[in-house]
Amino acid sequence: MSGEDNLLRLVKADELDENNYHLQDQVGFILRKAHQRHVAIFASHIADLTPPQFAALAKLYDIGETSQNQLGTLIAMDAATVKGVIDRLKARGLVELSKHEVDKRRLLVNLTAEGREAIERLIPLARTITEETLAPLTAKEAATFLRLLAKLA
Amino acid sequence: MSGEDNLLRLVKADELDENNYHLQDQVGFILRKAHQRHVAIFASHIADLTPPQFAALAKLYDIGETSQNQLGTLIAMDAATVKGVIDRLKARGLVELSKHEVDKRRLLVNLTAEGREAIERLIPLARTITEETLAPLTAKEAATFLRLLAKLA
DNA sequence: GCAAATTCATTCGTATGCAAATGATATCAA
DNA sequence: TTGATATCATTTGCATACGAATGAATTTGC
Repeated sequence: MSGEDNLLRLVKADELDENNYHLQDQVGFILRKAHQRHVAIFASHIADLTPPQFAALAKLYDIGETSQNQLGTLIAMDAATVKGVIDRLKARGLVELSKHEVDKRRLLVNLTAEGREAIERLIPLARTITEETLAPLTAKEAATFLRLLAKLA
Repeated sequence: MSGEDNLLRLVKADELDENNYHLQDQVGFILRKAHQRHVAIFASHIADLTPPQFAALAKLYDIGETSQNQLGTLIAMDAATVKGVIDRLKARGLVELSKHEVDKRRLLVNLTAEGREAIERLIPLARTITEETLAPLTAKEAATFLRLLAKLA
């Protein structure tokens, strides 16, 4: 093959998007942007709590008192991250901490009355946030998307 | 309605998942987990660069020299975030900075020779990362997922 | 029953990510 | 032309996010 033929082949491949790497088509990049958009929508509806903080409260509301570590597992945060989240919720009086009577390694976390009121007040907003996040999709598309996203996560 | 009837109604609603809020079904929570998984896959293949750093290099490789602000727009980072990313790439000699001759507000960013070598070496790995991230899906599912994800992002 | 391995929590360091404030420069409009 | 606006970059503060190291407590394996 001549050099010119080779160049022609490359140009054609470029036109067909076979050779070039396009960041904006990569699943990781789009995933990051979709997540950013969701966080922005969340913040526009719930200004005084972050998504991780909300996740912690919602999970505690769902399952009741649990250890900090177990809570982290349930809301997909490592130990260092969950500690920071719980510290801030504690400082705001939304959760309270106590020592496990039997296993002295464990730090138990539970909602305070104020935390319970907060999460009950916020859950309807969270449903709105989910709706708004999925708004670009039809109901059928949203169902498909959630099914496939769950397989990836 | 009696108290017992009321309780029964609530139990049934719970079974039907109509009344309870399940964090693990919310798009925001699953999106966060999917993103975490992707970042972990990325790190397992490319240990010496983060996804945002890679994005900056890949975009510079694609479009050539541009301003820090413009680069941020293209890779979906705000000004404060892109500054940190570029600072670290500069410290490692992968990009170089210069002042725009005409518009003195602008800071131009470009790949160094080393940066160009790095991104050329890494792009094949990035394709592997994309493949591995999408591995739980069939080819058809992956195509559908990417289409819907792009609509959300 | 005891040493090894595991688990739980904490701390440190590094890297996004964004809001808000600030300063420098450029553009627009009266 | 100049005053109001807008844009570009920086800085600060706060909040995830995670690897690695550490210490305390528990469980396992022999």
